[in-house]
Amino acid sequence: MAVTLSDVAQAAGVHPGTASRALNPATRSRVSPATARRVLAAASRLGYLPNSLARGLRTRRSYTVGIMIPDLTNPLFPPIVRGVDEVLGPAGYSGLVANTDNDQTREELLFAALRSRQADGFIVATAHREHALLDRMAEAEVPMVLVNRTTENRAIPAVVPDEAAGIRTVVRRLAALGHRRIAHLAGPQILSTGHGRYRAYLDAMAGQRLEPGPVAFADGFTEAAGRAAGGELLAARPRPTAVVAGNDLLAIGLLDLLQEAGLDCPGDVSVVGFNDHPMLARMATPLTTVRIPQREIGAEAARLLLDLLTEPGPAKMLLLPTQLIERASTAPPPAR
Amino acid sequence: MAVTLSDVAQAAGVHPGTASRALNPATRSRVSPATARRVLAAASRLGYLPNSLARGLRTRRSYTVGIMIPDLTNPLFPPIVRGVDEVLGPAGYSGLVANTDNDQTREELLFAALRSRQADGFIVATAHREHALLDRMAEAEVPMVLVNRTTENRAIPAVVPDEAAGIRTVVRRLAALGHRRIAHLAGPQILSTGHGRYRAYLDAMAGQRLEPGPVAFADGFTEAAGRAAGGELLAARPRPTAVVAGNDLLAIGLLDLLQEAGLDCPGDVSVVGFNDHPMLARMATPLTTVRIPQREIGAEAARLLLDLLTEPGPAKMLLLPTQLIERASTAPPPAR
DNA sequence: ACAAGCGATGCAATCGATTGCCCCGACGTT
DNA sequence: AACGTCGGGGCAATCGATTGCATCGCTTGT
Repeated sequence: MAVTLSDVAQAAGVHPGTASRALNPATRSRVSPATARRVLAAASRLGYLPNSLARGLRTRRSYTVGIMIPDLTNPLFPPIVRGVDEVLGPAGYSGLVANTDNDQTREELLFAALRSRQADGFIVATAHREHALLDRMAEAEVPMVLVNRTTENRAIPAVVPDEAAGIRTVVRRLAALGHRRIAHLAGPQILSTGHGRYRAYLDAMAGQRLEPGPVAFADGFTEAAGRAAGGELLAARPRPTAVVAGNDLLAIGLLDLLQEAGLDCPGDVSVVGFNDHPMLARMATPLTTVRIPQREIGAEAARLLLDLLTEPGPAKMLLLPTQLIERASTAPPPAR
Repeated sequence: MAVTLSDVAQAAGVHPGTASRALNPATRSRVSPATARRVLAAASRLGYLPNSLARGLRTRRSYTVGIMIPDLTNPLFPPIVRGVDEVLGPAGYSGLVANTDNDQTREELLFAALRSRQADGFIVATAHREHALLDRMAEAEVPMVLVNRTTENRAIPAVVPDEAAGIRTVVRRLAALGHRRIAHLAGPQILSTGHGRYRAYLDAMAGQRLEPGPVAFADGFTEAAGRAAGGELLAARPRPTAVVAGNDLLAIGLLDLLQEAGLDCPGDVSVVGFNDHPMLARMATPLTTVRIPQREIGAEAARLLLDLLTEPGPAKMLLLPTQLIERASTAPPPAR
């Protein structure tokens, strides 16, 4: 049915081994230019496509990498995946996307499936700060790079946004607008993102010589969790005049709460998100947020992984710059 | 390094062939229960993971399917991909996602890469009404299923939303609200979605005994295209009191235009989208739209493909029901 | 003119799992 | 007691590409 290397070799009148060398640019110098030309011509005439399975079996390289994410329908991830793909593709690799749904059992299963498929390495967006599976993988020297989130285990390379800088910019800006009571609606502390932004908030407040305002901890990066935890912030007296949220969805949950309480954003309370979710610009109150370079995060992670696959090196950690996007949800505090 | 079948066989004291049969549920009956137990035990003790490349090479099945989409960062596609994955995963298949960026050359390249990886079949979301590549693939009897869009070539199975029914519901609803001059902001006519919705609009207007209002054709399913083509509709006299857009992004482009022209939606003009883009509910003017069952489209397509892989059959076409989601962008026409 | 050297190519093993074929031994039948 | 049957399992070929090693013939140096 399909055209094989032997077919090409036969058509060119050479041995399959010779055809193989002629077809591979790296070994092409080992055959005479005339032969190479004949083989190449035969290959394109027959429409030869190498069988990656056979090649992978022999070379112990599948040219496949596993991409572990919580959920593809979360708009945070598609741009990251595309960034990965943009770098991997031209290098001859394909990415296999696996959705864990934040389920540990599922993650183990998917990981096993990808190992079975001989994935050469992994891009992982599902890290928790403590992550037994990832520790084991690191121990086994499985090539991988974390994206967006890290673990406490610094032996694993990672590419993440510079959250500290992002939050610092936000707090500085709010302070410049005149805010003094700046609260934090924190994300889950088991994630580096939730924890890192919380720490960054504390540092940034200290940097502005401001008393850290009330802090509430949401148990997920969702609107519902934002609503659930946000009430605590609005109930504080004196009420904070600004809230730095752990991400956009938490901020949106808080916005709902504000509306229900008859409070105006930004008139009564300024709100800032994180990530720059695509819907933000078109919302009723366009949300001020911190944009992270999703595509670049994916692309850089892929580059790091390719390096790792070529020659194992020490674990690097890359911090990518963020950008404050000011929209309509921030303004000076109300006059008292 | 890795545990192979031979290792397992040796540990269980049997021949690799026997171990293979014991491990495969379909052939397990060919070995004695006692042997099967020993092999299974050895396999799990050693943490054996079959090498899919080796298996695929021998069985001529990679258990991989290619998923061709225009762009993963378009929110229309992630839910479809997940739907595909939900069905494919449990069946032992993995999906390889390829982004064509609507580039024909790129599509050919990606398709070749996937063939080289021995993909067993394809889920294709990039169809044009006339599509030479897909015709060739159909000719070559490559197993595939189209999603969301179809070609004119009915020899290719497809799973698409029931656009005719969706548009009919919209037009009927607008008519019930009292609209008579209902315009259509049509999408690209080279796509089945653009063309199908346009035809459906004409039919639905006829069904309501209404004169088809002005129609403008956008050259892409984007905000910019909506802005570019929408002006024509608003310039028509008498001005239409409602516009059925080919999709949500076209509708949003039109909304921008309305605002710039000092017209109110829904006060002066009602607007309806299509697809139920996730940002819609939270927009300044929440958009009325037709929701399509994205996940189900993906899931059904995957089921169809699995059937096709088991035994090639005739090309089926599946129409999935849509749902009208009424929000704030539709209201009775202004009194004149 | 001959040996050493080298470039070009052929040969065959190999990667790991699957599977058609054959063999062996136990059991049942007459 | 002899023979047929059948379940269980070993053997080896096979999938298609890669690659270390062998080989062959020609060039080059002396």
